[in-house]
Amino acid sequence: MQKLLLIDGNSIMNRGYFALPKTLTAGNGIHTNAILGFLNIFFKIYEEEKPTHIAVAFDVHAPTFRHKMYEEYKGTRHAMDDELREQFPVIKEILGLMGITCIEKAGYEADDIIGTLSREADRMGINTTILSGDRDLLQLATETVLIRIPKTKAGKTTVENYYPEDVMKEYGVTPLEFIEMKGLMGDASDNIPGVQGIGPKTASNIIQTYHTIEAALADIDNIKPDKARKNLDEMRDMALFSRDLATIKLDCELDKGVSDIEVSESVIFGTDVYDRLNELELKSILKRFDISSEQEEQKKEFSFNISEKNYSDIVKYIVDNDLTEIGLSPFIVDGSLFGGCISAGENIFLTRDSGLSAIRNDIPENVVIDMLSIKEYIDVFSFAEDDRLFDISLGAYLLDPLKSSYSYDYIADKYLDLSLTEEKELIGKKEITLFSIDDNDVRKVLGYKAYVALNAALPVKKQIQEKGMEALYRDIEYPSLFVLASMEKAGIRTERSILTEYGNELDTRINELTSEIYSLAGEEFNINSTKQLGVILFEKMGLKSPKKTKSGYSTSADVLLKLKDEHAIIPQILEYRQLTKLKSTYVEGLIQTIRADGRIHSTFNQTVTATGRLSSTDPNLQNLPTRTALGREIRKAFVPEDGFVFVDADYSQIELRVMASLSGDETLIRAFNEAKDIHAITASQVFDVKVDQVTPELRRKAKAVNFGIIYGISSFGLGEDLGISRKEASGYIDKYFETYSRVKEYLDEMVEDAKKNGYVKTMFGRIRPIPELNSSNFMQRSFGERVAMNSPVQGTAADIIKLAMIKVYREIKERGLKSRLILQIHDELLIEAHKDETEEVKELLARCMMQAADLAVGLIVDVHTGDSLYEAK
DNA sequence: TTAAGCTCC
DNA sequence: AATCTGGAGCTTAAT
Repeated sequence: MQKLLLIDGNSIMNRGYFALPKTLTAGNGIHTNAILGFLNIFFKIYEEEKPTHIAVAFDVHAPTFRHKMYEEYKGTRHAMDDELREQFPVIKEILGLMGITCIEKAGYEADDIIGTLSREADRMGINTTILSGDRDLLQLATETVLIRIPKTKAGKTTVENYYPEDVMKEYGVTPLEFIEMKGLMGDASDNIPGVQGIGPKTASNIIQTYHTIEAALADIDNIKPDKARKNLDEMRDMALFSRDLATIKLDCELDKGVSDIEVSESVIFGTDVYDRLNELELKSILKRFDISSEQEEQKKEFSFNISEKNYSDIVKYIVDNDLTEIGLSPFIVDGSLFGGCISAGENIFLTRDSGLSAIRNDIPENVVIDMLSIKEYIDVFSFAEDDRLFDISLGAYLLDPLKSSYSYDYIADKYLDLSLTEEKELIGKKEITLFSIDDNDVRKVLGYKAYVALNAALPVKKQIQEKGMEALYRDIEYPSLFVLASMEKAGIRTERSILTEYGNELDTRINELTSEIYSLAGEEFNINSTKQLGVILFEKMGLKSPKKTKSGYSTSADVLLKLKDEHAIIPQILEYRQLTKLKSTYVEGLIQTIRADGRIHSTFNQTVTATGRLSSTDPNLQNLPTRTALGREIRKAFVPEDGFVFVDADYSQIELRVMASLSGDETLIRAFNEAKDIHAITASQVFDVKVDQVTPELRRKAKAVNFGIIYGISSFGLGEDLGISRKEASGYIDKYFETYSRVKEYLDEMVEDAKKNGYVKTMFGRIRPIPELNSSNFMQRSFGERVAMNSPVQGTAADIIKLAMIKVYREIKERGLKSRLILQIHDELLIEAHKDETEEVKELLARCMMQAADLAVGLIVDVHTGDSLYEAK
């Protein structure tokens, strides 16, 4: 079947030009971003539709004369960038090579050419797809003409499709009425003036009622609102003229017709096209060509012999050969060790002797043991901090913290260029047990692990040194591992009865809410289902949905909050959400994780975050509710052991203090050194009032700005946050940067650095790569810039608290105290302190935290004690 | 498994 | 032309 594709060349090139970075150039310096953008969307649509006929229409940029009134507005059209203009001849050349017709004609716009061809195709019984970034073309939609408009959303290109019914759905008017609407509302980007004071909403209302401008004018006295009526009445000619401007011609005289623009797949994907794209270095497009000459590089296959040996003979071998380094891969089942593989020089030995657990004592002290994820094995090997160990996973994390796992496969691939058939593929679901060790495939996997542990250690250590992260590894990351292991082992006592009792109270209220919501909605539905809830709220109950998600209406809390006065059901839903969250995540979730010792032992992950922070899982104890009174109740279930008390300490504004210090901004530093309330003093400086004149409202705004600055916020985001206009928010940010000008410079420097190096660093040398800065996607790149501003601050704060934890841990150990560190929540540490040691621990904890780092501003710590987590904050 | 929503710093 | 606050984890519904 024949099928026509018509492309609005200017609009698609334009879109590519703005969406992709200008840094995209071919070797000879010519910009290629618009070309790349054009071709990407072209091939996407081509693959989807497989059109038999294609034409690309371009505007002619010579002066065009359409109407004398037009001349008056033409002046506002801005000149095209040179970097974009130079790409037009090239794309036309490429299209020529592809055998695709480009059409441009003086006196006609691309729209007119497209309109004309689409109608010709219709007469020929051929279906048409029109590809454009411009909504003007929606007027061309018919049952046989589909308008497709590419959109970039969340970094992904999606295409919106419009048949007449879709236009109707979105604008409430038919495609032809869409022209009438344009006549009223105008279109700034197309220099169509329209009628002042009539926007999309009013225009849509009027046209939905009258269908044409003439009909509206005939009943002018009944047009609402007043302003629209008055302006429309005074600007009748302008409305009609604007409509003419907006009307796409369907009767252009063209040199070519539909039958002249047939294409051939083999020409589109021809070798000369390939060669030209190759010259332009548009590699990503070449992948679509079968011609691709690149060969998959082959990884070395790994094979070796593994021998089983008595544990004592392995130890003897290490000693006799004066080895200084071995790789160790333990076999653990149900938490206990039953053997392991050791790579010793060229050899790999397997032993099933659990005596291996004493290996640190059995081999000479100077022999370094290389392992992955040491924290998981501390107990079975009774490792101590000063044992000679090297943790390859931690090293690999420091070198590239963005990876999702630091497993053997990842390490082997990255540091040894070695790829064993994936573990899963090789041994499938076979468990590594005492018995399965005799299976050859299992042995191969085990040997491979020990091999990787030994052989990856060298390159990892070397790279850590090269990147200046030796001290970071030695003084922060490695010691942290032992602190975390001890925290995990200690756990936190949790009273099941308090949780269940609390859960019952929640249930009572949840049941009430459920029936109230059903009754307000007039039917029963699953309140937890956003999809069902969306239908109920926005279709059945007719509330206006202010925001949409990919798959429907947004029902998030911030959306519902805006609607809370619209209907009584909204506050009920919000409360329902809060309560069910508490019940399922915090009551039921936590109860399941209480171990036989009555304590919850969370896992503190050290290689998860991009910035160096810790994370907590199974369960996450770093997000226990604290904001609302009801949620905070959960914390009553966390209590110290009998005879103990909680001592909790948190840093005051650590990230802002870090930013003050890193930027060296004297005003901000002085603010911290002089004032207790940084948000108030910021308000006073930014809004230019005396400190004692700062209203709670001003303080709130300053606080939002303070946080926003750290996160790399935009005026839009801040405006949203504070419920003010973008312009106003932008004013606050400007004032902030005027007040703290070094902060502005510092943040700019970080973005510059990141662009230059591809990463940013914390005060202690921790690296955060930012690959997004090279993305072809605007949104991704903007994200990269925000990350560049935030990561050094967040990461330095993370480094500091790790240093504090290490100090605290060591000092408790040195003094032989019974107290122990049990939780870290980013800027907060919790110690379960023996009652006899309370005062000592309070002093110790505060001091270690304050002295963890030497900043240009003091580190302030607030200490609390209590008989539950609830009381200790 | 993913998306949406909520919890925390 | 399109977007708009950094870093996490857990639960539910829907696919």
